[in-house]
Amino acid sequence: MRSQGAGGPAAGDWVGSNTLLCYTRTMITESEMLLTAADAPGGDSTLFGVDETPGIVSVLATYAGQARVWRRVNDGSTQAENDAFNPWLLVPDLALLGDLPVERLVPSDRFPTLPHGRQAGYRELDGDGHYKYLVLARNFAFLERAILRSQGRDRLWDLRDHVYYRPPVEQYLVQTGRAFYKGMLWEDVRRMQFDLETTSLNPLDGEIFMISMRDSSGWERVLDANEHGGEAGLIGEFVRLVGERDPDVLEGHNVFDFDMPYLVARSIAKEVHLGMGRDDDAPVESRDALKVGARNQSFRRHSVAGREIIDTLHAVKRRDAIVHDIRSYGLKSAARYFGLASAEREYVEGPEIHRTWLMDPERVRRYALDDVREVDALSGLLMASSYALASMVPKTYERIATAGTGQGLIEPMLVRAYLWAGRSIPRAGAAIAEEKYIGGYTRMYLSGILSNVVKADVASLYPSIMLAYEIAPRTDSLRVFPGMLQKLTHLRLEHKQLGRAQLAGSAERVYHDAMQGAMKILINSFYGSMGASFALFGDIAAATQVTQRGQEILQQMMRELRAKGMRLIEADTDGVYFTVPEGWTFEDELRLVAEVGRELPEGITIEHDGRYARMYSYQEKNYILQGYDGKIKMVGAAFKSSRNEPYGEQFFNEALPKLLALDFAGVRESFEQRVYAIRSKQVPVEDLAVTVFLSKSEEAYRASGKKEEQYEVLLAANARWKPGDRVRYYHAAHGRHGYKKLYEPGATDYDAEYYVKKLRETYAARLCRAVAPEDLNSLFGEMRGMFDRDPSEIKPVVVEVNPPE
DNA sequence: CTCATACGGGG
DNA sequence: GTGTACGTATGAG
Repeated sequence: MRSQGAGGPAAGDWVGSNTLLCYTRTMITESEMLLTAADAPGGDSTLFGVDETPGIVSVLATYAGQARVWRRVNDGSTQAENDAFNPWLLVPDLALLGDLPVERLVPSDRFPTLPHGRQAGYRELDGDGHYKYLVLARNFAFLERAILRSQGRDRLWDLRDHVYYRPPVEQYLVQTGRAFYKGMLWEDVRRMQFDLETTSLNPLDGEIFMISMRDSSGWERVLDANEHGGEAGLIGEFVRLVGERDPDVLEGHNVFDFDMPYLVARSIAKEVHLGMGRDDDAPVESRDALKVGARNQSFRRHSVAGREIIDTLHAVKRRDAIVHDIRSYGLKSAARYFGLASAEREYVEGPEIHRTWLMDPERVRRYALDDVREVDALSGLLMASSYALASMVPKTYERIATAGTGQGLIEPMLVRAYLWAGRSIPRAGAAIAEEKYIGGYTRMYLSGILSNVVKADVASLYPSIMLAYEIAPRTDSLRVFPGMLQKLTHLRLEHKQLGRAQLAGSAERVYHDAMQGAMKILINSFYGSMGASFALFGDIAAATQVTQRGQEILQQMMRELRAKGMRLIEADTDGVYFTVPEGWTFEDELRLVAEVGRELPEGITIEHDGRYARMYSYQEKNYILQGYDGKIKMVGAAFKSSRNEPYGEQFFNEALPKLLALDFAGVRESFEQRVYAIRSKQVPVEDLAVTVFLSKSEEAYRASGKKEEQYEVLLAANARWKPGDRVRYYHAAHGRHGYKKLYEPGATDYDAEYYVKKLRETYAARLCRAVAPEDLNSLFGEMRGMFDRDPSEIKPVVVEVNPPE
């Protein structure tokens, strides 16, 4: 472990691990206090918290004010320390506490603490924010009970405009000013990847027969049930190795929805203690929400004491919310997408894994090991910025990995800064005006196939506007918002430079890259925290001011581009795709972008963000790009059907390069070949069948009185099932309409016409914007009529779908 | 046409 | 956050 930054107080600087942290710093004046919180020169306490205790790798805290902190210490071991803190909450009025005796606490420059022997106390906060009182107690339950009793309510949630509080771990981190991973490089964090191989997807009728494990030190192991006296011994050995390798982080792909629940279910069935935690405790399940872009997905989190659990599936989904071109979130396809799959990677189809193990266990061992290696690689690529965020935001690493940006990251940091400055905090929605919220500007101008395409965008559009025009929530009385934004922008540049000076792949380079990535995330999060009506520092008017400026800047950029003869294809919030004249070089494009940039307001910079040989513009936010290296990128949901039968995807892969090369005869040929392959039954039924999840039991389904395809298929086949099973079936030919039939390997009685129709109407139809409607029949028609052009003579069309204003 | 329902990912 | 998403596909009526 290396130490970064100047030596602040280390663990030894505070006394008593069972009392509250008592620093021996001298008092400073009120004005210096504001400086400390909002503008600390060099100290950056608003970004990192005031406490620099190094090596924290996990924290557990309870509403009863007990914290358990796991720290990496100098000899490389990990120590658990018990700590006590005072759970706290914020209220606008002490009357909410009813008859609970609370004592006024002496003001100090630190987060207040309860004097010895007191049950509850408060500190009055400065300024005219809504939450004027910070109330502390030995036990959160004292406060909760007193408030609910005086207000006649059942849940604190019902009083959310009157009581503000955070989960216990965050209360602890805010109160102590601590954060994770101080002084630790990414490589100092011990990450363990694991993956189960099971006989079925459902732990009720399946077993674990293999577990692959590896950790960030390069250690690797594959456990086989046969070598450990069966499943119980296998799980036992897994648990033993987790304890022995003692990782800080457990990682897996879809761990929360597969590996963890499966392990829990099997360990219960086999009566094995699943002591995966650092206190030998079993995983605990809770409901949580994964933030993906602006949306929430609910999931069942599993947690163990002393270790963080990370799901790389979540990380991949969150990345796709930014890039929109990840075809599938599965481990194998994500690894290929990011270029992380090795050439020697072993592949085994899911349903084949168990059978393969029986005949060729070595192959499954290789496969399982490749899985955890890919999880490690994905984590290295996608999680390092969250690790760096964890050293700034008062939250656990595993929660940062699923948190949103505004309320998830910025709000806890602002609350920490305000409370440490003794400042009152606004209420959610305090600055929400009646006016309508305006979003970013999006418009598609041209559809069809275009050549010589360039994407230019404004670098950090919204944060640049906030800095250039000094826009912040009006409720931010401490001006922490612009202060943090400025500091982050500055520090990010510094980390970028420091990183570039390091050897590629070195631990220091990874560290600086992670820091700059984390800072980029924070910088881009400030806008979001203003735009949310339910965020403490939300200010719709300020957010609207930002987007309005953003629209103006984008419009100005587009005017300049058009004035220079460029054709606009599509604009989205902070960037625009356009065509440049045939024969232009990269340098010509850079020059153009620089020229346009000079016309834009001070503080706004535009960047060349990509160049493409061809673009097929289909719908707003849905397009296909082909690089000068021939590589194809499909962006948007329109090219990603949820029931992607393999044959449709294969058609896309074959026909799209031809389409972009304007080889319409080739497109026709691909289509005809695929139609022929379907009709002559050369397409294997695996490529046509769908697999459907069964959630209802046979009784529940019969009782529902409704008809659902997947259950009807099973009933017709006289098959039994349980909730959690999957059924695979296809559309079989029978009379005029055909019917759904249970999948059998090698079946050829599928309804060819059904699949031909689908190929035409759901896959081929996505290519329609490339040609005139009257040419569609010669591309994908059943037979060419006498008026239809020969496909080789089709001319591509570009349609102006919106006039540029 | 509209309405209802299910998918994603893991073996 | 107790905000079970979202956009898409399919079949029934």
